[in-house]
Amino acid sequence: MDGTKGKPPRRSRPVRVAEEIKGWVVAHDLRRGDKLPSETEMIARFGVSKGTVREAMRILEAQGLVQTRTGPGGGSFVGEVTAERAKELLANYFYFQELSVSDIYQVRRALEPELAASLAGKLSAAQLAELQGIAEAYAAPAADAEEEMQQHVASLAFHARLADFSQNRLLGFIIAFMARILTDLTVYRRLYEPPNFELWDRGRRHQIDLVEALRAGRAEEARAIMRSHMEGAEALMNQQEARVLRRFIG
Amino acid sequence: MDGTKGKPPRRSRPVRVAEEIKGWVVAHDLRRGDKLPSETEMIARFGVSKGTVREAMRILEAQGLVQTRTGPGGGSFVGEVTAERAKELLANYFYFQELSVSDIYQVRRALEPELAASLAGKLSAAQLAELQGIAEAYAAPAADAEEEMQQHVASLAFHARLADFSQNRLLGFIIAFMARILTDLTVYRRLYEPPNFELWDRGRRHQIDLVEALRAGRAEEARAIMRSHMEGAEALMNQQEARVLRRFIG
DNA sequence: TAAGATTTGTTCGTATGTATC
DNA sequence: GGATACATACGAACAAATCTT
Repeated sequence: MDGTKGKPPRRSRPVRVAEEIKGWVVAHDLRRGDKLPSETEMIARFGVSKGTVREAMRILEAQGLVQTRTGPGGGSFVGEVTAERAKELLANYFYFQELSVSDIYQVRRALEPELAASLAGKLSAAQLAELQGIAEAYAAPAADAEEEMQQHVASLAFHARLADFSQNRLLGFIIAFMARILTDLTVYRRLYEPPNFELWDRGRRHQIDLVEALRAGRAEEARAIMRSHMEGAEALMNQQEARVLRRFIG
Repeated sequence: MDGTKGKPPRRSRPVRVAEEIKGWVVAHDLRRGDKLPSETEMIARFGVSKGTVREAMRILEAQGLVQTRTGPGGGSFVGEVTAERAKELLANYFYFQELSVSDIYQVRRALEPELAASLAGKLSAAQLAELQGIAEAYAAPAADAEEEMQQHVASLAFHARLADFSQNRLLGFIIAFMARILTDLTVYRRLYEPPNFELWDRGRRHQIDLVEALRAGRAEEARAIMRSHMEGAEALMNQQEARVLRRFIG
């Protein structure tokens, strides 16, 4: 009946059902919120048991492709994959890849200045105010390690928020994703407590200057500030990483 | 018993079990191939039914985190997320995002020259030969539309392969992912049949010159060639997209 | 507020398939 | 080939969530 008798690794029934449903969604160009057949219908349509259908739905749910509700009018619906979900799934991949700080900064150095330049003169007053608020939130020296960590995370949140404002979804996603990885690294490996206060303070002022350049619509100045900011941030993280390594060794 | 009585959207039991297993893998620093408890053990450990455990495993399987085998010595194993799987999951996200050709090229213009420069003098003879083979495969003019499409796909495969060779997994992944999206666009929207042969031929020669520069270890020349190549490729795709739009309108 | 209808959520028992020894 | 150990799949029953009246 089915032509899948070759050597391929014999996908299980739930996987095949999930693939058929996904193909059905694409073929019919279904959009967010559109309803899928009910469990009972799928049982009949695919000739499988209830458990198999449910496993198939879980597979699609895990990818963010469908959402499910109980009760009358309930069922499964096409659910647009959120950026948050996509970042989680991608983080799973890089969990095994052992990225170095300089790997991430090679990409940041190339992309963040481009983002800054492309946003000059394009942000609303509210967006500029929000960015300024984040940058100024950590103006005062940190009182303890906990506060230092929060400041470090906030400075990354600045970049993530800037990325959210991009019209270019791909560029915005990549930059926000890197900010997320760096946040994880910061918290997990305790890469805060700036070992070089002068460098850290310069980075903070970069962000405030950047908001000004964006407000004034000076694209090339924004690009230059961000380029300089990236160099400083990389140097800072490298010093911190080196310190962590020294702590491990001796 | 469980403290999850707040307003959060009540994650279902399989989802919670999947999260617990994932946390357990991270906490124990399990690596590819390590074995997870059997179905029966999990039923006992989490106090849920077999169906629930199976749904949880499907969730993890869909993310590429575990693989499952039947038979004695079988069970569930930690399975490194492959780059291919990660690209598929990410493509699901951008399926709903309506990226434009210029969105993609804004990122390519920033990253591909960087990749080229960083690979100069770093590739083996075999790798260089493979790239040269891809580039020369479409030297002859295409005989029909089918062959034109294959040439266009091959020219994108050149970039994907170059990305695979990068030591920087993040940079390599992003570039290979963009090549994949562009391939989908090319095939799905029929963006082949170069409307400007001169431009297309120049792109082909760029790739051959690039291989030479990489072999000789001339990083800045490689960067410059790639930068020029990106400009030409973007112009070409914009002409093609415009042609597709005209076809739709009139 | 309460009852009923509808749909997913979960469990259990049983049977089958598959790979290893 | 047979025994063993494991996942895979089915079906029936009941539980829980949510909408309607």
